[in-house]
Amino acid sequence: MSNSRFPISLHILTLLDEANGNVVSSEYLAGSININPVLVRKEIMNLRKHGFVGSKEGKGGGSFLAKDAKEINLAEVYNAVKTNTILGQSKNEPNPKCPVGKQINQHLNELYNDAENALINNLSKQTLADFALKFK
Amino acid sequence: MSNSRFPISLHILTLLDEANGNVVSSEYLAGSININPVLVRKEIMNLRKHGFVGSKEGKGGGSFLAKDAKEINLAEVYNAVKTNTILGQSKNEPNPKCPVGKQINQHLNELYNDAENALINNLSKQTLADFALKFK
DNA sequence: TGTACTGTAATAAAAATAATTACAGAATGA
DNA sequence: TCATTCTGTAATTATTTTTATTACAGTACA
Repeated sequence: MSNSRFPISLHILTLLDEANGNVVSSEYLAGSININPVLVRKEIMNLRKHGFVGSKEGKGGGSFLAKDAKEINLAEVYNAVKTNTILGQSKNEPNPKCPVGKQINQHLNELYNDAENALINNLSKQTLADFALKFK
Repeated sequence: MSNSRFPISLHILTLLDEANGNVVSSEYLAGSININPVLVRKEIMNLRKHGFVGSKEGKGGGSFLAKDAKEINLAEVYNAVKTNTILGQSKNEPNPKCPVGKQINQHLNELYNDAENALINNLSKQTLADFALKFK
């Protein structure tokens, strides 16, 4: 994973938690994260799709936590943003004529799933509330 | 991690294990992985630096496993190739004027280290020999 | 001494990521 | 009602990362 979606999402969620139910604009969030507001809004669309946040259009609009921070664990956040496999692309196309190349992707995938489960298991032990507590 | 260094390295090591001590050319390795030979040679330089493989220059040259496959565990391979953090870049520069932005990288790093340890712990349970066995 | 390799640098191409611009539409409130 | 301030979203451009390509010196072999 070499994009910044996980840290960005977690940053957004933390700020929303700090806001204590008040609506926060994408402009403000972008200012704290120091990225483009459009990227924030895209990420919010994704977080919304997963039920973590809600948003309000129009003047005075913005977004807010849609669930209790205790009910959002970091594994769920991870799952909501993950795109690549954890240990690198398996989108390569090894040579099917080679006995190793032919089946390596299958074995890599097993390995990835197993490793990813260990990661997810670890992340699931911490909620957004736990994480946000560090800033208080 | 969105480059392919881990799967490439593991693929190389697996092929070298299959070769049973015989020297294998970067051309052949590249053919099985289906990537450029120069990239293979770079990766081999790295694997060599970490003591996993040896290589021989000149005609009839190539590379070979420098350790018993049972003595190479996948966590070591992971450590040898990792560049990014596991959960995405923390190279961003959040706004230091924001109380959250100011300290989030520190907390993200703790989170990353913890999560990465879980991953490494999982990978360390499997050796190259275990992995290569799947192809036999 | 030609051939087949590695090692390595330099460059170019491709792909992924992020920023920017633009604007329609929603909610607010003066 | 109408200017203002937001979101939602598409389209485009810029930047960064990753990979491929080209080139060639040096090494070992036969």
